[in-house]
Amino acid sequence: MDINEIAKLAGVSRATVSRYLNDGYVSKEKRELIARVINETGYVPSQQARTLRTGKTKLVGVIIPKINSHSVGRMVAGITKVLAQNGYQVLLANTDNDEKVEVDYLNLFAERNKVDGIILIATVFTHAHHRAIDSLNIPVVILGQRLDGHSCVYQDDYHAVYDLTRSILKTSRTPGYIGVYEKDVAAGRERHRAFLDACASMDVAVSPQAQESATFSVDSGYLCAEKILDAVPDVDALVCATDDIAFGAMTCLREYGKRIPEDVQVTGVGDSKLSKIMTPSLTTVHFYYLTSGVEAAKMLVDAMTDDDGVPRELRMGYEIYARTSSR
Amino acid sequence: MDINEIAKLAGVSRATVSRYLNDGYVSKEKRELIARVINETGYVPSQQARTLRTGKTKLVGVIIPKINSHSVGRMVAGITKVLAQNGYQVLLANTDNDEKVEVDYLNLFAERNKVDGIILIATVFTHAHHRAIDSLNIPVVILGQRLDGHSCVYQDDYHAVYDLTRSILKTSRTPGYIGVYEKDVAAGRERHRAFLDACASMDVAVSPQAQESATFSVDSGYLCAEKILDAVPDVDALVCATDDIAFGAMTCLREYGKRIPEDVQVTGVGDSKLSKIMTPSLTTVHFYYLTSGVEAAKMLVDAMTDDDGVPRELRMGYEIYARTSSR
DNA sequence: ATCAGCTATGAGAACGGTTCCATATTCATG
DNA sequence: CATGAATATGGAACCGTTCTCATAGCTGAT
Repeated sequence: MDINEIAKLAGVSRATVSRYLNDGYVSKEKRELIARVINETGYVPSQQARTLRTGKTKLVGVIIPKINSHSVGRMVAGITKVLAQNGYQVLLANTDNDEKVEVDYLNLFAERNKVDGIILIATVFTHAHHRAIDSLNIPVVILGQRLDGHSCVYQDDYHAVYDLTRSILKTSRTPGYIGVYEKDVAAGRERHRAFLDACASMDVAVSPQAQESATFSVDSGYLCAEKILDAVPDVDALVCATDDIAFGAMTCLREYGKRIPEDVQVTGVGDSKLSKIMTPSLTTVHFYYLTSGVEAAKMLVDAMTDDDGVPRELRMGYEIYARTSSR
Repeated sequence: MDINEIAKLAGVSRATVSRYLNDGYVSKEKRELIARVINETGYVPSQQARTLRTGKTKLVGVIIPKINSHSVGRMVAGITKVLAQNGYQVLLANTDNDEKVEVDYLNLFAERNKVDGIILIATVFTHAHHRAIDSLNIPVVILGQRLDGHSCVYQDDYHAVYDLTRSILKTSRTPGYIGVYEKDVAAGRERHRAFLDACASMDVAVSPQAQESATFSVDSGYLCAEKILDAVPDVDALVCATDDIAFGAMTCLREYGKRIPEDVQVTGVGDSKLSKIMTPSLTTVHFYYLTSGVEAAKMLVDAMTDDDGVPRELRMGYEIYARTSSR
């Protein structure tokens, strides 16, 4: 059941059927004729033949660091929704936080035009990343990080943590900070910078011993909290770069006999499902992950349909959820 | 840079280059000649042209109910790993728990052979599902549910909950159960049946009022626990079909002044990240989700390479993690 | 009446591979 | 020495579209 068959049944040439399916320039009579035949036969054009001819695959590559993550899950949900609406399918590439694999996929997708566009949910940028992204000949949207010269959608990490820290400082004067490595600009550097700026803005000095760097895990949050408690026993607040780190810190504080929030306030970032359920529930930042996925996908669809080559930047809003781990 | 170019540079016909890329039947000299040219030029055959001719897309459709889920995330991680190793890419279809969308994708994937195979992470089977699956002309592997006549990989929900319940009954005599709808055979019917069988095996009677049906959410776990507490105030254990339900139940129990596990033991299923962190930590069942994804993918790859049409069934093992929400 | 410009259509060449078929060469075998 | 397999190779058809180009009919202006 191919286009020739349809053409024969409708008594027209296959060029006309093709035009019917695409542009137009088909007289009303023929149009109706073809429509009826297609309807009767249930004909669906072969995407593969189309792809070979046009070079368009109707596929979008989505590169993610870790599928099993609250934020990534939400983003991908938003992405798939929008792309499906626009007739695109999602080719998923899970890199398991391996930077090398990330670059590999970037190249794999670009090579031979396997996909029409790429959404990269980013954490860090190495030289290899820059090279790979720059040499791409298809549109790409970076999600979760800002990257000069490229379209991107990202969270307002700085202002979120800035606001959060300032609200904490209303009742705390000896805050500590547990962050993640600064290679991750959004979650690492920006959040840390925001914390320090907020402290400075309220004339609160923070000793280096009250600042630790964790990985993204609960356990490392525990260990970092322990270090800070040992070095700065009178710490009365812990601003954490992620919810998971905050959970680890809370467990540690409890074991040190500290009451939350009476003795030590704790905050996270991300509004994970867990944060609402914990006791005490965690004061945290809610980011619009799903919406950011939606916006990134829209941005990519626009770029794929008519690429003016102009990069756009979209910074998402946020909300601070004050719960019972702060006062 | 196409196959003609390579053929010209190597001084052979493009048929020979094609053979070099696929079967063989190329003399050693030509083989080396072609190899060198390909190496120098960095030529990569067009998958699209290949697809048009052979009908093989090297794509696998993975249909998932909800990307933002611990178990699904782990399964997909396992799937992508194996498929990538075998040269396949994953086309992700997120259905957001919409049965209709699930069937739509099943048909979409099958129609026009967009993919070489399908992995369906299943929750329920409607008539439409059966019809769609049966009319598939490509291999399919069901993950998470058993389906007669089709290859599938699934968790041993029955024995897991059976064992778990019996261990609870060592110290409880008035257990309650909070499940999910029985349309979901694995998580709904099997787990419930296991609970009842385990109770019967230890001569424990369970009143209907001590059994409630929740959705998969924390909140509904709370509500169901409340109902049971009202109807059966002396309930001394709550076996829950999922971890999330158990979290909701725990919150409710606390608000009713019940101590966990002294007054009421609580168990979940799934070993979510949360379950380890909660206080008290949750006694639950650990399923090998990642491995089940790996196995499903292997099964599918086998079926795609040489389909003998014989369906296989793989039931995964499990482990019970006894934590502090039980005694 | 002629010609430019528009609409509508079909023929046929791509797109970039795979694969069937024919043919040529080599080599062992009766 | 003739025959038949096995090994290597090239020619050409084919997969199912899109798209350029040529052409034909029609309208309205000069």
